[in-house]
Amino acid sequence: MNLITNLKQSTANCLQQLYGVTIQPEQVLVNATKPEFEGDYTIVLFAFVKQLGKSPEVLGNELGAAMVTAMPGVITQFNIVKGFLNFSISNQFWFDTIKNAHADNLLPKNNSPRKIMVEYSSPNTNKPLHLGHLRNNFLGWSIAEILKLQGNEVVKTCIVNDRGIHICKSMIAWQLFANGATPADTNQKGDHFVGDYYVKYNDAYKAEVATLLAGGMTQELAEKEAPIQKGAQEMLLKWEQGDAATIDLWKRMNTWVYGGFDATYKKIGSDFAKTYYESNTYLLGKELVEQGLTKKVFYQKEDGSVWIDLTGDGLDEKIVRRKDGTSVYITQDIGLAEMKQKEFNTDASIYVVGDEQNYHFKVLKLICQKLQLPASDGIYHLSYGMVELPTGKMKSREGTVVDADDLVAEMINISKEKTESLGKVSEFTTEQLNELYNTIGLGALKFFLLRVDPKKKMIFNPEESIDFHGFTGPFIQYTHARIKSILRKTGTSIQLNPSELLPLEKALAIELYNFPAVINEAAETLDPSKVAIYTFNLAKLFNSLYAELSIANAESEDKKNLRIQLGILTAATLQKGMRALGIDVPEQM
RNA sequence: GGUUCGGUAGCUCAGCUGGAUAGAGCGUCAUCCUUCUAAGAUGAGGGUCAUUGGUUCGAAUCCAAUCCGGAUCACCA
Repeated sequence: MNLITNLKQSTANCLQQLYGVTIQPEQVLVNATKPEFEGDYTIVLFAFVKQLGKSPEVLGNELGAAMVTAMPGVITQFNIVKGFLNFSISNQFWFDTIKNAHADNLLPKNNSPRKIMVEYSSPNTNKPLHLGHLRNNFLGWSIAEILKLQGNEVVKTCIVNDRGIHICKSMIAWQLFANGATPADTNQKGDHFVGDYYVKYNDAYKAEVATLLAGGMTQELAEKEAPIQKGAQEMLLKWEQGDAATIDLWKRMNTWVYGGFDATYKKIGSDFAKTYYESNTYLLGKELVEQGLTKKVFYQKEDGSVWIDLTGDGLDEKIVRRKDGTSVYITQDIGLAEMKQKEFNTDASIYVVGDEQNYHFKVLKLICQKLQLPASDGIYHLSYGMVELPTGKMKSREGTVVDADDLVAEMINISKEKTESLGKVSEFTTEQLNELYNTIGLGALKFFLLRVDPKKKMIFNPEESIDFHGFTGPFIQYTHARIKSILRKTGTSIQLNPSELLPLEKALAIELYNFPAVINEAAETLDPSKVAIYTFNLAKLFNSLYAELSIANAESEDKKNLRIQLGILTAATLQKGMRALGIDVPEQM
């Protein structure tokens, strides 16, 4: 059992024996003791002081004595400061913890693993990926890894929004302006190529509206009447009617985009067990709407449109099918939910989608529950905040977007420059060097996006490049490489004999001991930043120890072996923690 | 306007199931490479935890109100 759980349980037991009161172990507050006081763990007595009508001093002494007896060999002594009961944990306990830990067995034990789907990325096929997609991809990947480390089975999926008016805008602009050019002709990545036509569409649209306005038309009418806009709408209609030429063009342009996406996914390390396409899910969604009508979950208005009344759940009425019979956004998602569940039969389904869609997912879950689709209760929207620029929100139409490919390339380039200027890996081959630049550059970027609470929006300033010092990916990668460098020199076959732990050694042991609890917490809250913070603190502790104490030239053989073991465990924990963030750690850098 | 998320150091963020003197990184200043990788370590400085009131032995944390900012409330996706 975990030490903290144990302390809580024992406290509850002791209070029961001493005073005959029943206290739930969870009610006991156990904290790490502040450094300025003696002890390792602290129990806060105030709550019990009140309940039992005893002074903190008396209660603390009685409880402390009972706890020492209850946990022999673990608690050695206690002291009381105001209402805080501080326990000292025995040197032997921490020594045994270090000795018995194995690098390949640091993870939490899971007695009830689940099968969980994580859907993430969800790109549109009319423009390339940007910084917001990167946060989404890294979050999705990391959540999947964390859940796996916790012992669950994870299925990663992706839904591609490959149909709709936005796609038609790129298509019509291509028809008008491209003269049949292809990405190969312009030597461009396919997604960027198509994205350029989306921008061209908007430029042309603006120009047309301006012309119409100059001709005396009202703003509203001009926006409706712009020829290119009408063209896009006609194209959408043709697409839905299955017009062969339109479908051909659509397929052709989508193929270009997918080529570009695949290259980006490969570069940043994203993959999916299954990719779904909206063009395949919307029909099933319509079918489910039909079923919902029979089940009276939905109702039809006079004009033929289909709705659900969610006012009883504190929400509004929501349309699920237009009067012309075409599907809306949510229709497709209902179909997708059913399709995914049929195929993978998961216990829970996590959607990694931006917080601008909170309302949509609230509605989606409710509809699925009311339709009684299987596992609807397991639908969970992991809602993350937008990435904003200092000037505000990124807008692809206005060109204020940080492009994913550009940013990744820039990060890799910076890591190359830094590595070269430090000159520590001169013996690397070109291939090894390129791999290292990738590892460090992506490590910096992923860590930067994952180290903050997913729920919160974050600010990215393109003027200030992402750091490589301090609370960053490279700092942790560097610490790992440093440890590995030592271990290459000292070797790792060691015999551990008990010795008195120095404060830094003990602090590191305690931190290492906390790792499984951190993974569990991150998995329960779906929050990779918990892991990022933990790995940073662990690396920092090790670096302090490294600066203060020698490992290879320790004061005794026992100390040397102890610190080698701490090094082995720290390196392994850093490696696992970083893997939970989708970041590799190099052996040397 | 309804709903919802947020406001903590110059900047970017932790801390929020109430507990001891509110923490980190960056930036600033100072110190440390003849000794295991200086992408490092050590220290200094920097705070009205948006405001006001309440609950409590104790509030950055809980409650209420107010102010400021974001998202959303589409027959867009």
